[in-house]
Amino acid sequence: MDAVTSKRQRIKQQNRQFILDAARRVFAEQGYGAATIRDIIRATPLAAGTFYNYFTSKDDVRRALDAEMATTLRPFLSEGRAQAATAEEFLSAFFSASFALKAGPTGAMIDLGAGFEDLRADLEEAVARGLFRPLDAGALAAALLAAAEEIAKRLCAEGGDAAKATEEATLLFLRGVQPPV
Amino acid sequence: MDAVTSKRQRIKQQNRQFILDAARRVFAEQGYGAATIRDIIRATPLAAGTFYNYFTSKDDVRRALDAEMATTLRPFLSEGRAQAATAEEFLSAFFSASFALKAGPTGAMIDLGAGFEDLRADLEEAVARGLFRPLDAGALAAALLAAAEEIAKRLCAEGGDAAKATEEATLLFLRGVQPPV
Amino acid sequence: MDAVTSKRQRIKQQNRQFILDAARRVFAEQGYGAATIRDIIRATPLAAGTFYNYFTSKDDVRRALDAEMATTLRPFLSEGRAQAATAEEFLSAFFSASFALKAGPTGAMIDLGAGFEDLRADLEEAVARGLFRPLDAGALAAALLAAAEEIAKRLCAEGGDAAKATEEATLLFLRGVQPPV
Amino acid sequence: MDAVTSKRQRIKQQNRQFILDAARRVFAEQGYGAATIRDIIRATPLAAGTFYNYFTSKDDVRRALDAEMATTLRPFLSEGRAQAATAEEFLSAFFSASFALKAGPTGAMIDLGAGFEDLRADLEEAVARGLFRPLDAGALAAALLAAAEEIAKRLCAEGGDAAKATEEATLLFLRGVQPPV
DNA sequence: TATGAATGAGGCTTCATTCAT
DNA sequence: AATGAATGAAGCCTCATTCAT
Repeated sequence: MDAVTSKRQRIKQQNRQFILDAARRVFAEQGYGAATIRDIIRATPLAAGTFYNYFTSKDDVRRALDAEMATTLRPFLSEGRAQAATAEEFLSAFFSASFALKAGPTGAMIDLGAGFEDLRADLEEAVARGLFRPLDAGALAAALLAAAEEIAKRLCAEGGDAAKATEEATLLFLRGVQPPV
Repeated sequence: MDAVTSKRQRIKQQNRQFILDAARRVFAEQGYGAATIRDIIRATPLAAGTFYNYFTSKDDVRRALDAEMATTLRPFLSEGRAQAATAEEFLSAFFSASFALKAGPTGAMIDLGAGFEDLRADLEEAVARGLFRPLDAGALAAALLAAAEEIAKRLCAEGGDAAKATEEATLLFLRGVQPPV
Repeated sequence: MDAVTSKRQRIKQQNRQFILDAARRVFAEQGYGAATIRDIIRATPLAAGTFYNYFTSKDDVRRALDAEMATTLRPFLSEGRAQAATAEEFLSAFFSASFALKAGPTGAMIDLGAGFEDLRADLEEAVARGLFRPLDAGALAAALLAAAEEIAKRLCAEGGDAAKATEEATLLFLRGVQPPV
Repeated sequence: MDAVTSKRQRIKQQNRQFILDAARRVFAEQGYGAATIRDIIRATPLAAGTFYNYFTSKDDVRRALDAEMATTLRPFLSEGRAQAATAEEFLSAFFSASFALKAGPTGAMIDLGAGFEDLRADLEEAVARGLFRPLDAGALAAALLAAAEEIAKRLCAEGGDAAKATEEATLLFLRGVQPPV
């Protein structure tokens, strides 16, 4: 009754995950504001009241989703950046990981913005290491994430080539738009 | 009889505008998804039923708002770009206008993304004119708009200097992040 | 549209009364605590949501009922007491009016306790006029009301004679229980 | 095996008491109608389902509480009355015991009315013994209990002196309100 | 026997929409 | 055309009760 993480514990964990998964889908489809708790439980095999055994509100679910994403995705996202020896490697790692995530089956519900703080910290360090010229790490992080999100959206919608998009985006932020002199 | 008619016309126009203004505010405050028609009419001196004399649904209001924005804002946004003689002027005009818009009292509800097509067309022309190196105008437009939106959000939240932000953003997209060799 | 207290006003008044009447019945049958707003509207020809056009909560209805009772019943209850020339007349008027009220069709939902302050004031004046020996008007008012309520309940349940009960109750409070010496 | 059985018995008894005590508190605080079974078990260290091992409904608990009160309180309440040699002693004993009960920590949930039958029987006997003049013992019992309940409520609310209140109430029912001739 | 999660009925409230005035 | 009350569907949440563990 202990060694096996008692059946009840397993079911609880599973139900919680049912709700989180359903919420991710619902939030992605309808947007957080328009989504209702009922929408979430309807996307679940559970009964209405069961929701409240796990979460207290729509916002509570969102917080749990954010936490889950942080735990699951952050390592993956920041992976390549730590070892980057050049700005190009850094940017390439960032866009590559971002596009990969958004291309996955649950990509639509992943908000890259959740990785803002990590990215900003990595950028600051990269600036300190001399990889980037000195600039506002916060603003750059915001710009990078927003650009990645939008370009990824275009990729998904129009079915482009992720590798090529990574390359172009990297180049854009590496050297800008100016024609070579 | 003509005077009366035109007076009625004026009142109709005014009521319609009441609703649009209220909707802008409400959408900005609560987000489109979470906003309700009741919220909108509550932010209006009008009665509940009157809403349906002008619009058929929340979405209908949004469409009207979008159209209004297109009419009002597009000229303002694309203004500086047509005459830009350099990439720097182009970018500077874009960010400057974007930040100005988002800094206004109704900035929160302005979706810069509505100007996507205009921007992309302008970018394509700019590429054709040789101002920019050849690149995917669509992806660049997406990146620019998303970055502008995010940086503007940061500006509003933290109360930075729009001129400086314009300069930095321009530089970022003009030359990228790489340290000078 | 004005001379006739427009039809809408009449309907509003009627609906409000529907709710108040239903609430009186429901509170009387189930007790205030156990009663639900749904019980009230179910005892009404109105739709669920309509309740909230008139009241904001169960408690709000109760307050309205209290106010209504005060307006309607107080004059009736305090009527005979003002002119009472003797303690006997005072008590007789009190019990007679109380039993009459509780015997009526809506008697079960009338809380005599709502007349506490009136009765206490009348008692104080009666004491001042020398009708009663000096005593704590508040305690006496409480005792009289409680006794009237209970005796009335017995009357209704067992179908006794109100006149006789009035006489006995009057005598009880007039001379007490002691056997004549 | 006997020791174990008795231990189980003790625990069962204790859990039952947990529920009864909690119910008393909850009924006192919220009123019987508004109280829920959940409220009761929440005021208990027990789990939800355990309630149904001991009682079948809220009403079942109330019946048990009533029975408990009868067993515990009746002797205390009727104590002084049997030996009363005069009407004054009888009344004084009644009010004194009543006020003492209602002043206790659980006074609010004690319904003196539960002692109605005892009191009526005692009154009938007292009438037979000539302590009281002949009167309707039922009506008098109702009046006394109601008055005691109300005066006790006033005592608790306003923090009066129980001894003095007993004296006054006794005098009220002993000789009535009439001024001495 | 105790536990506590699951269930779905049902209470509370707000909503979009209609329609008589 | 404007009003604002009525409607009932539907969202939110808690409840009584069951039942596998």
